[in-house]
Amino acid sequence: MSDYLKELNEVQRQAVMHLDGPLMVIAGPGSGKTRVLTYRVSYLIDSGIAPWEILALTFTNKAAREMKNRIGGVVGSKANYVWAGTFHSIFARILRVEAEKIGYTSNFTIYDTDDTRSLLSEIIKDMKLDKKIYSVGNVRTRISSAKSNVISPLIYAKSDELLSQDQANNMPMLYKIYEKYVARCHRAGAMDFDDLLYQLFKLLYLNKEGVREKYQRIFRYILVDEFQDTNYLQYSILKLLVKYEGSEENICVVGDDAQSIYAFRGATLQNIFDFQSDFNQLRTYKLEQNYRSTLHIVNAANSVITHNKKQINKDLWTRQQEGQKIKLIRAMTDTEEGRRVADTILELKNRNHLVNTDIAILYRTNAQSRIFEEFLRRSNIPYVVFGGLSFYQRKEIKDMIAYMRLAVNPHDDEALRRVINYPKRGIGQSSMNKIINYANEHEISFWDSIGKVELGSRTLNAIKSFYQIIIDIRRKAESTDAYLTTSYASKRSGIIDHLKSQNSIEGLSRLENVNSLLDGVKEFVENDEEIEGQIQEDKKLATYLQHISLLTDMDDNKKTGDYVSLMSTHSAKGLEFKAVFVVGLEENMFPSYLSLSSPDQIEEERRLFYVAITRAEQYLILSYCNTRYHFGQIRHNDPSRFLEEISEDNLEDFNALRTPKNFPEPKVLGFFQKHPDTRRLDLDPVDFIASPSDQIEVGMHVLHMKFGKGEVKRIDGNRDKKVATIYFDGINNPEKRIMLKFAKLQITE
DNA sequence: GGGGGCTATGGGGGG
DNA sequence: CATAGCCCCC
Repeated sequence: MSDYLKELNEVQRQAVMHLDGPLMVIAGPGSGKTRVLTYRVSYLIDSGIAPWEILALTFTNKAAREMKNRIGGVVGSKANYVWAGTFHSIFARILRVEAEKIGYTSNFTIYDTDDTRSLLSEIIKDMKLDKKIYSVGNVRTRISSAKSNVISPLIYAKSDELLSQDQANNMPMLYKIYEKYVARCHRAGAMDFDDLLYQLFKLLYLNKEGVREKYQRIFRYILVDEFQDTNYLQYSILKLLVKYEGSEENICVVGDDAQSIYAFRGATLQNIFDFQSDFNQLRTYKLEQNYRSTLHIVNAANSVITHNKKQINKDLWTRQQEGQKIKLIRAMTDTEEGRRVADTILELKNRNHLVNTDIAILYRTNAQSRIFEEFLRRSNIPYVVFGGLSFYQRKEIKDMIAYMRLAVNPHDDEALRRVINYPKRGIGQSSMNKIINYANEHEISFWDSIGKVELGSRTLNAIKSFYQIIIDIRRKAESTDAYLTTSYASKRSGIIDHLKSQNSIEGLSRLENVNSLLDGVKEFVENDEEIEGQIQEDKKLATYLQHISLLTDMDDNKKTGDYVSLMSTHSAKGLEFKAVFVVGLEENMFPSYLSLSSPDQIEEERRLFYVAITRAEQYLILSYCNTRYHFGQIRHNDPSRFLEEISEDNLEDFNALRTPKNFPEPKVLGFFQKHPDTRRLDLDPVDFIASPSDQIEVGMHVLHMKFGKGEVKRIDGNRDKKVATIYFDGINNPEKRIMLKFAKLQITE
């Protein structure tokens, strides 16, 4: 027997060595699920199955990366040829190759949530619908959910059930918005996140040129991680790949119904039940031994989850020692909660010799991170917040990427909308509206429309220069690699100059971010970075864009070093820490107030709590407060119902040991508040006589009603378009750019 | 065309 | 409380 098989327990080994036919592994938290998955892939390869015949799907890049690394550890470089990656990235890769078969081209853009929102908002406006009723968020969710259930606009429009639901929600036109949205995405050569699944389904279902059989042949063995989080669409795709005449049905799904926490994006446990009936030859393995957590933690987790009615019977057990009891922090206010969590972290580090990376703070919503950040800073504890704005969501980075997206696919309407007038080149909203209207009338992209729509000569010149910028970047992209193209784009677009000209700290930090983007692209080009298990020979821009559009904040590999991790309970899934704080355990927070009205949603919140506490290996600390600021008001909440579901035997009442009086209020209050520039230099209007603007020249000293005394540093533009750069000392951000045509300035010398 | 300031609105989890 | 959208002024 190979060495790695000896590392497994009996059930794990059976699951790993089950070669042919369908199997389902129900794996409790900490039961060695990843080990089973990776060893199974290794075992398949050792048994003579070619690595490129194996498809292993995960939900996060992190999980995929870990799996690949661990397979690599067992079978070496062969691991690189396994199709291992997220549903989205693997499917995107297939779609690039097969795009023509579903009416796309291989250079299609991936629209992120912001792109989707901005497009929907335009459609809603264009249809003259009330945007309070048709809120972009609701509409987007509805459309996303339709796609996740394999409902095309056509089917949607014919479904009495969906139409009457929309009628009841006062949104009868939703089907029409959906139809327009799909048409607009197609016109722009764009797919949103749901499309990466939906279009792949379409591709396989339509089976043009036998493309379905092609992939059925390629993927002889399929493995799916976190199966409980798949939606109907994902399961439908899996069935198209493995359920066919003469199929060996080599599919292995791994999951845990108790950890299903993504119903809000369409995940359904029905898939687990359907799987059992869809595959007659199915063997099921249950991994119930927990290797991660101490007995107190395992007992607490078991006790909590029994309060759910809907679950597959499973008994999590451990051979680990009792360990420390679970601590409970009861705080009066959210501030006190933050302080005591920070203090407890210091204590854990001192008494139990934990390092920062051993520790995580988990909260229900990302907005809760702020207070903990504040107190960690005061205590000099380094930390990283995951799940906030990712690097690629920063404004300056999105601007850069928009130029590159346009170079790859000029019909990308959302990228064009974003940068046609950034940096400012005089193409304002009214011109843009003309472009949009023309494009919609003729059912062409904005790009095709800008050359045809009638505009004033000045705007036309601006558009010509924009057009040329894109063409130039495009040429560069065709002839060279992603790094040189990006570098060129940063200059040619005018973004670098624009940021430099801002002369502010903010502009400087944006400039730095653009530079880190360039570093990142350089790394991408130079390293033989593995993407989705394959070494990428293609260093072109299009490949790079696809790569980054599917990254999340959890994939930021620059976040290294010794820090405490702060993240939402959702992001924590699949991770483990020696010490875990689950904070904000109050009714209305955790469980969320949005879930209180539905028993099903409460059960999902409970599973989420179950996920949270099972992240802990040795120390679990739960905390809540009586009052907190929420939605700008002080609110009182009762302690979370989930706390009562833990047996007292596993709990240590932390409150008895620590009373608030040991923690005097810090003296520096409001230290982290921003200091807005509230000063105003209003002059007495009587003394002020504006000089004619055509008399103003470089070097003159002038007076401004609001900004006070200033010196004219520069004048750009001609005639009506003259813009003066004036340095007003005595105010924050002293450099102002003022349009002379409108400015009221008095020449003083 | 651009920017500042005011008002209204919504407020969860993620690829 | 944060942000988006709007209006008004320059």
